[in-house]
Amino acid sequence: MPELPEVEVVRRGLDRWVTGRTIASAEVLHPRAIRRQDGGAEDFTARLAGRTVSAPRRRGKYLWLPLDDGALLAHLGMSGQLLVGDPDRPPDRHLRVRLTFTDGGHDLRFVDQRTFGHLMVAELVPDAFDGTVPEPVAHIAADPLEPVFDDEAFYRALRRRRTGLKRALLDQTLISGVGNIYADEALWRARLHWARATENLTRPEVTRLLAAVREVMAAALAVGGTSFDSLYVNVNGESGYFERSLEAYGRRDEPCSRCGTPIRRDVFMNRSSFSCPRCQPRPRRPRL
DNA sequence: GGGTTAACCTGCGGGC
DNA sequence: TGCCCGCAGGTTAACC
Repeated sequence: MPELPEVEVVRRGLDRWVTGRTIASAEVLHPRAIRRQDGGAEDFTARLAGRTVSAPRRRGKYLWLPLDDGALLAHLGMSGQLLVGDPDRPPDRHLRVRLTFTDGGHDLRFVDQRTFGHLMVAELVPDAFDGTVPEPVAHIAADPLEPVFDDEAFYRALRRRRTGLKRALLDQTLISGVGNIYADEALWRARLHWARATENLTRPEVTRLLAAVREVMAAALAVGGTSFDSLYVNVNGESGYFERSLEAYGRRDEPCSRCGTPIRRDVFMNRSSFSCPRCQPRPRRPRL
C-alpha cells in the first residue's frame, strides 16, 4: 500500500539508478497499465524511445521522471512496484511494462498485481506554486513534506469543509500523500478521532495533526517505509521496516501503547479504521 | 458544485 | 479438497 514514504523510497532508488540514462525501448505487456494514455501503447512507447531521464520528482503518491519532452508519470496504486535489475533476469508474474536503456545496463520494470497503478507520458504544466508538474497531477495538493505546503491554508480549508476528518486527510486535493495507514497513525499520535467534523477543528488541533503526519512519515521514511508483504518494496525488491512501529493500524484488540485500552477497528468508507477508544474519543456529533 | 459511493482489480485466507 | 466470500485500498466516474 504505497503512500508518500514508500513512493519517496522508490523515487530515491530511481534517482540512483536511472537519472541521466536514455531509454532505448518500452514494452507494454498489459494494456491496463497505460489505460490513461490517450494514444494507447503505441503512443506511450513512441514517446519514450530515445528520451533521456532527468532527476525523478514526486508530489504526494505521484512520481515522475522528467524527460527531454514531458515526463513519464507513475502512480503505484495499491500494489505497483518499479524494479531495477539485470535485464536478463526472468520476468515477474505481474510484469506490466518494461523499459530498456541505450547503455544496455539494468532495466526498469513496472510490476503490478492488482493493476490499480498506471504509467503514462504526460506534458509538464505550471503548478500552483513556482514549479511544473505533469498535467494529471495539477489538481493534487502539495504534500506535507514539501516546503510549499501551507499549514494555515490547510486549516482554513478544513474549516470550510463539511465532512469527517479522516475523509479530509485522504482527499488528495486538500493534502496529498496520506493514505489509510498513515492517516490512522497520524490521528492516533494527534489523539483525534477519525469522525471529528472538520468545521469544528481548532487551530491547535490542526497544528498537532500536521506535526503528527510529518513525524510519522519521516519515521517511516527513515526505515524504508511500511511493508506488510512482498507487494511493497523498493527498486531493489527490498522491504521496509515501519510495520514494526505502527501504533494503531492493523492492531485491533491489541493494547494502546499509551493507555493500554484495546485498539478498536471501525469499518468506514469500505475500509478499516483503527483507533484508541480512550485516547481518541468519539465526537458527540460524528461526521462520517 | 460539494459530498458521497461504487467500481475497478487480483490473491489470499477463513469458513463450510 | 474445493468453492465462496470477505478483505486489502487509491482513484475516479457517477451519483445525489
